Amino acid sequence: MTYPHHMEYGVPAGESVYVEYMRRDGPYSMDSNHWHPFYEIYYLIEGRRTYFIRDTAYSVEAGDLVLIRRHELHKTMQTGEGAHTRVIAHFDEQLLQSLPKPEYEWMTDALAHCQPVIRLPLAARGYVEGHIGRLMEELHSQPAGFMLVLRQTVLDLALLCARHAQSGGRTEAEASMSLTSPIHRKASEVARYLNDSFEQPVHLHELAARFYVSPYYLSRVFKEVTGFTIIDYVNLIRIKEAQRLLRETSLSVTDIAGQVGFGNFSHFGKMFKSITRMSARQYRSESSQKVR
DNA sequence: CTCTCACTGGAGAAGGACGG
DNA sequence: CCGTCCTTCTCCAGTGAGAG
Repeated sequence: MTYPHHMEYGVPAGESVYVEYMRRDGPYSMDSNHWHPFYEIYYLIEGRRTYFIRDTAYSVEAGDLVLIRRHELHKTMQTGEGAHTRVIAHFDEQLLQSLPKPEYEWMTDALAHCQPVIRLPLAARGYVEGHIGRLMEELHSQPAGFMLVLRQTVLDLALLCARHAQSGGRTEAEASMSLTSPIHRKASEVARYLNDSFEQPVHLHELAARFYVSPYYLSRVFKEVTGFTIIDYVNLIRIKEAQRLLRETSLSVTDIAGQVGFGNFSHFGKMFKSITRMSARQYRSESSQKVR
C-alpha cells in the first residue's frame, strides 16, 4: 500500500490526539518547536535518523518506537543519505484522563520512566506494525468514527510503551542505541552538565576547560551531536524551565528570568518570545486557563 | 581525532521611553 | 512597580580552511 507523501489528522485545540504520516526524500531537520506540552510517539517506517533527546543522541532505525514525554527537549537529524518515512502521534493528558483513575496513574507513572527509544524484539514488532498500519488506513480513508480508532490505537501504543517501561524495558539492542563514540559521550556529558547548571552564566571557554577540550572543538562537536549550538541549547533549557516556573509558581517574570540564568531581563524577553512566540506574561495567562 | 587561526554575524549588555 | 519595546555598541561564539 502506498500513501501520499503527507497525511494528517487532529486539531490541536479540539482533539486529544493528532496523527501525522510523512515521507521525505531529501535531507530534513526538524523545525522550531523543540518541545511541547503533549506526549509524542514516533515510529520510523523506513530510513534511519539520529534523534537527540534531552541530553543524549540516539540512532533510530526502521521499526523503532520513540516516546517523547511532555515538555521534553528533542530534535531529529539526518543520518547519511536521504529518504525516511515516519508516523507521529501526539496525545495529551486528556486522552489518559479518559482512563479510570488507577490505570491513569499507572500509565502516567510508567511513561515517566520509559526509555525514549524502544527497540522491540522481532516477535513484538508485528503488533506495533499492525497498529501503525491501522492508523494509516484510518487516516487515509477516514471512514465514519475513524477518530475513535485513532484515539484507541494511539492509547494502545502508549500502553505498549508503558508496559515496556515497567518490564524493566531495556533490550540488548537498546543498550547500544544511544550513540557512544567519544564525541557523543563528550557532548552528552556537556549537555547533562548544562542541564544541571544552566542557572549559572555559561561561557564557552570555561566549559571547554572543564571538559578538557578546546573551545573551537567543543562548539563544533556539540553542534554535530545535538543539532544545537551551545548557546542555543542553553537558551532552550532556560526558557523551558522559565515556562515551567510560569506554569507552576507565581514568581514574578523578573525573578524567573534571573532564576533561570538570564542576567539581563530584556534579553530574556526577547529570547522567550523568539522561542515560544509569545511573551512571558501571555504564556502564563494562557497556561493558567487550560489546567494541565 | 583534536586542535589552531582568522574572520564575521549575531548574541548579549546597557540604558531609556513608555504604558498599565 | 512590572513589563514591553526600542536603539546602540561590544565582543565572542560559530565556522571554514587546514595542520599535526
